[in-house]
Amino acid sequence: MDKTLSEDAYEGHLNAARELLYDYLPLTDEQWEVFKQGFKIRKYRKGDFILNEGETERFLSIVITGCTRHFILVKGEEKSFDFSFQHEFNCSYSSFIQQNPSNFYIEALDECILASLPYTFLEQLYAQYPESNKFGRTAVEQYYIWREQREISLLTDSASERYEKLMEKYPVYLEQVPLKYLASYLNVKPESLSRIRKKLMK
Amino acid sequence: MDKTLSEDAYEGHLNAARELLYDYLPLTDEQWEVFKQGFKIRKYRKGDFILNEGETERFLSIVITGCTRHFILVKGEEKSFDFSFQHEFNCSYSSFIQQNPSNFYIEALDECILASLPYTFLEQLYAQYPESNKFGRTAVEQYYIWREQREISLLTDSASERYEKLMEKYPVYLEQVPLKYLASYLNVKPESLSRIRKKLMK
DNA sequence: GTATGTTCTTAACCTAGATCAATTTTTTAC
DNA sequence: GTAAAAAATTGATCTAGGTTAAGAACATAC
Repeated sequence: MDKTLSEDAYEGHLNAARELLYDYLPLTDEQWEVFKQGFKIRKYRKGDFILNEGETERFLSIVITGCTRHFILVKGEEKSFDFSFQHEFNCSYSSFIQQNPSNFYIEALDECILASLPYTFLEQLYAQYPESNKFGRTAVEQYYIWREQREISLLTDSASERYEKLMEKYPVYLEQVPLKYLASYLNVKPESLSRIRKKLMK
Repeated sequence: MDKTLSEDAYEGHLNAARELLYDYLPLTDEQWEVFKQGFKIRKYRKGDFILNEGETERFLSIVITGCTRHFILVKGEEKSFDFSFQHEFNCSYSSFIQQNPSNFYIEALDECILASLPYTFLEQLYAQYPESNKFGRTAVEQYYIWREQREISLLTDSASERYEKLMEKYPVYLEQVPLKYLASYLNVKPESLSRIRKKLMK
């Protein structure tokens, strides 16, 4: 346990994690007591790398506070393709699933506290309680749906439409993510995003 | 059972299905005898719609023969975003997962035979044998990885690079999919794909 | 506070791929 | 087989967004 956290804050963080998990895996109090032993609380400072390219993702985490950026480095250029905000999952899924080196980086965009479930813990859980595979299944199902919608948006919307829809549905992106990363997420250059924003102000 | 299929052909199709399933869910002969009762064999002719927009996907299918095209209709334009070939899964996943109306169409590009597992069958299977959630989990995990790679390619490669990589890694696309659908899959117009192909021939 | 380095914006120009239109090739229907 | 329809190609032109370069607005460090 991280000694920089008070006992109370620590419990609070775990309770937040339990709440997020609830949709995937409702647990009785007794079950939770066992389950929460699995969590590792991890703290990062702004700009820290939570995961590097080439590293294997060992944790399926829940963002307790802060937010993270997921990006890939291709031909010398960073492409941000995902962010995780408070009370969302954070994970380099394909690396985690396959337990092979990640193609992606994950960076803390702010001071970040993560509640992390180690792969080995989940592995044991699946083996010991087969019904807990349902947790893994529904979690990745939800993430799958997210990716599919994003792909459709990249295929069918103009940059300007993507920006407008994001503003409307998830304004938290605007509040927490620097524009240069947001531009990358929308698959345009910062200069273009700037022009899009200017046009929309009129 | 489809009476247009001989008893032998029918068994052959199911064995092919078993083989594909094996990676996700290895079954003993006895287990398989139970499991295969769940399959429904469905036949389609070229151009038939296997699933319409607005319909809920009731089946997780395996393509025994033929191939299918998955597309979305946006602003009057078809966008092909996936194909299923022989011995691959075929499903409108997000509709299947959520059991809500599909945003997509699935069309038979050829004469098609599918071995289909009804949602209700899988539901019962998960309930009765909790460990079978592992099947659902790993299947959607594999599909997730596929979608992620495609997204990265859409973000980082030029149309020409996408075409070249597809040619190299999955030439079956070239052999089985009309160029106009392939163009859409690569996110360019047929005219542009034509020019890309011409350039590469030199 | 001021200095230094980022981030964001603006403007001028450029390019990959879209659009429009016409022609050739292939497929389908009879 | 032949006619009609659909798919693929080619050329001319257009445009959303990229590139380059400069300045303005914020941050961060001291």
